[in-house]
Amino acid sequence: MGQQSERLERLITDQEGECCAADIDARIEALERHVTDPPSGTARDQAALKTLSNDTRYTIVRLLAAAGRELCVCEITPVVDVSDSAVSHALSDLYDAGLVTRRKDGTWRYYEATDRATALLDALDQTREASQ
Amino acid sequence: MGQQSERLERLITDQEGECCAADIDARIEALERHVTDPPSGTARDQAALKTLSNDTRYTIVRLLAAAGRELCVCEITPVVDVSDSAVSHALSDLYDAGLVTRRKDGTWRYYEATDRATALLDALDQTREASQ
DNA sequence: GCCTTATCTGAAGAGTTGTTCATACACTCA
DNA sequence: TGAGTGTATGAACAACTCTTCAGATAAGGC
Repeated sequence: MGQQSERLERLITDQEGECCAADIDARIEALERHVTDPPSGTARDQAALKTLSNDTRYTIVRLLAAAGRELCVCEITPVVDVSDSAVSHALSDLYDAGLVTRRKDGTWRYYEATDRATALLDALDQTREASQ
Repeated sequence: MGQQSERLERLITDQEGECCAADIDARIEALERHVTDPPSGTARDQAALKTLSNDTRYTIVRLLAAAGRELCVCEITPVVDVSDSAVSHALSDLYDAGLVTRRKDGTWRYYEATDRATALLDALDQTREASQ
C-alpha cells in the first residue's frame, strides 16, 4: 500500500492544497468501508449477474418475464435456438442463481421468473440510452 | 421444430383437453414474439451484466456508487486487491459497458457510476432474500 | 527538450464457461 | 412391470476471460 498512498497523497495535496498522514488514512478508510461493509450478498449478486449475462439464459428469462406466467420447458425449448439439454442446463443454472422458480406437475416441469429477475430486467429497460 | 411441437401438442391437450394445429401455432407465435420483438438492446444488456459480474469490476462499481461522487483511479486502486493494470482494464471495460463515466483532469483520471450501474445495484439490493 | 508520474494497452497463459452427446432419472399409462 | 416420454445430469472440449508483465502514452514541471 506504500506506493498507492504516495499517489493518494499527491492527489489530496492537489485537491486540498495540503495533506498530512491523517488525511490519507482517513480517506483510505472511508473508501475501504464502502467496499468491506455491506451489503454482504455480493457473491450471490455476482452469480445472478453472470448467470443472466449469457444469451441463452437471458433469452429464457426475457421470455418468462414477458409471458408473465409460468412456462413449461416444452414451451421454452422451441423458442430458444439450442438443444433440449442446453435449455435444461440453463434453467438449472437460473434456478441456482435465484432467477427462476421451479414446479413439478407429472412429467412436466414449469418455470417462472422471480422478482429478482424482473427487477434486473426492469433496471436495464429503464436505463436504456436512446442513442446507440 | 417437429419434435418440439409434438411435445407442445401433448401439453396443450393436457391443459385444455383438446388441441388442434392452429392452437400449437398460436402458442408458439405468441412465445416467439416475446423473444424476437423488443426491447432490442439485448446485446448491450448482456454486456452490462457480464461486465458487472466480475469481482473486481463489481467491487469498483459498488465503491463508486457508495461514494456517490467521482473517484480518481488512485483512490480506487488501494481498495481493490489487484494490480494497477487490472484496475485500468476493469475501468475501461466498465466504460465500454456504459456503467461508468470518465473525465480527465491533468494526469488524474476520474470515474463515476452511471444511472444504469446504480439501477442494477438497486435492483439487487431490493431483491436480496433475508435467508441464505 | 527531458525526467517523472498517472494511467493505458497488448500479449500471453492459467483458469472458466457453454454447448453437445450420451446416458440416467422419473412419471404415466398399458 | 415394461415401454415411452419429458427432463436432468456428467463428461468433454472449443471458446472465451481475467490477470499479470512489459512496455507505451500523455501531462506537468524543471
